[in-house]
Amino acid sequence: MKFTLSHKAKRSNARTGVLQTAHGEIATPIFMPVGTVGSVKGISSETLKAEINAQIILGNTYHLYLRPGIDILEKAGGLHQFNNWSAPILTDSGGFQVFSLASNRKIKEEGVLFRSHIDGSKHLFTPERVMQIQRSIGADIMMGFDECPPYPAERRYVKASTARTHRWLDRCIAELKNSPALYGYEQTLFPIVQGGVYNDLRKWSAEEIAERDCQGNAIGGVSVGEPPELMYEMTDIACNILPEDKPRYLMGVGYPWDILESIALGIDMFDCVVPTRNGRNGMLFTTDGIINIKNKKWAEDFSAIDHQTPCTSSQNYTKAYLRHLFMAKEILGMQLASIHNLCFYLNLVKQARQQIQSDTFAQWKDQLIPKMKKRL
RNA sequence: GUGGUUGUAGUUCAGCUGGUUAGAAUAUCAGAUUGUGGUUCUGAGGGUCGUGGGUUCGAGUCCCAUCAACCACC
Repeated sequence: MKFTLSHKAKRSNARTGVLQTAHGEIATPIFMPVGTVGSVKGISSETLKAEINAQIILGNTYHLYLRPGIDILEKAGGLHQFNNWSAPILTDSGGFQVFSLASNRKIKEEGVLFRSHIDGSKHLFTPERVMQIQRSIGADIMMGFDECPPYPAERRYVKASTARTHRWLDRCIAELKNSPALYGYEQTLFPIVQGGVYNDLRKWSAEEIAERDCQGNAIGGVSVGEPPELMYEMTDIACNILPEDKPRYLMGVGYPWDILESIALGIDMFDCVVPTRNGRNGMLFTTDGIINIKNKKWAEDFSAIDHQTPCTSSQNYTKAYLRHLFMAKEILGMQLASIHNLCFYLNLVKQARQQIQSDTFAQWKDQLIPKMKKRL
């Protein structure tokens, strides 16, 4: 994997770059659609590529391990073959599930004992096992196995948890060296900065992570319920320490304005369930603001979903029709809303790249954000 | 025409031998959602109990009439 910075903004830490992987190049900053179980819910790989112009998607180690299972993924020849996605894939390690499935797991030094949310069976996830699973999945970018502490959490707990995440990282790195790539192409490990919302712990974690000198770095443990200002503050601390010549990935973020603000802090990669999950529930992001398509006011609005988002779903279907689909609970409604939101996100980061290149990013961002936050 | 059954929220229905402010589901309206267990979660509005009389301290509930729908028989 190779990362090349192409332009640095003058009035912020924003930058553009190109990330080269075994499955193709990614222009950064980039947003990565989330396909937890190997599918971006409701959207085919063809649509993701041709209409949405997605360059890389996510999978989830924990979810794919439980279903369909590692043996099937290996027999398929890896996730790229299995789900017909030939561009890059990044897999989350399952660390977030330590947080989101908190009632179903027990954390130990060795690893995390999960109870399957599907059938209640017990599974021990160790750093080593998580690396092996991500090898089997065939992810281009594999995430280190971490613990994502909740918010709020006591300093003492976050400190111990973060130290354990660092120890787990060393085990991930060692395991990666010992295990060959199954499918003949390079797979890269990204470690994850933790530290909760404590400035000194964040700084310490970022320094620890930077020292490991991996090919890219991630910031985790944010967007777990903390106020946005704290999220930006933690992101800023980490960005100032993580090496400039390596891609920085802010995990689980965010709303469109979060993405622009974080780009300004020096983030290159994002993933978030918001465009798809909220889209399935009728929330649309547009250039003019936020639409709840289920609201009655759209019933007779025969204008396009969003003229300014350059995708056929946004331009060829009306708000009134989309509302009808939602009220009738038609599958197509969730699909169109998801496609539109992802197009909006991918177009947003594309515009951000252009604005950075032309040194107009900061003012563009500041005038766009209030517009995007408005509720229509 | 005769006999019977049923009329309660937009809809489908609960509501005991009469007893505080008539409930549920669903629909409607509106919020929420940040490394996805989820077509999810939260909240709000919505009723002259078919209509009109009567009995009673008190009627969705009992009585009479009437209207409507359905069923059976002429």
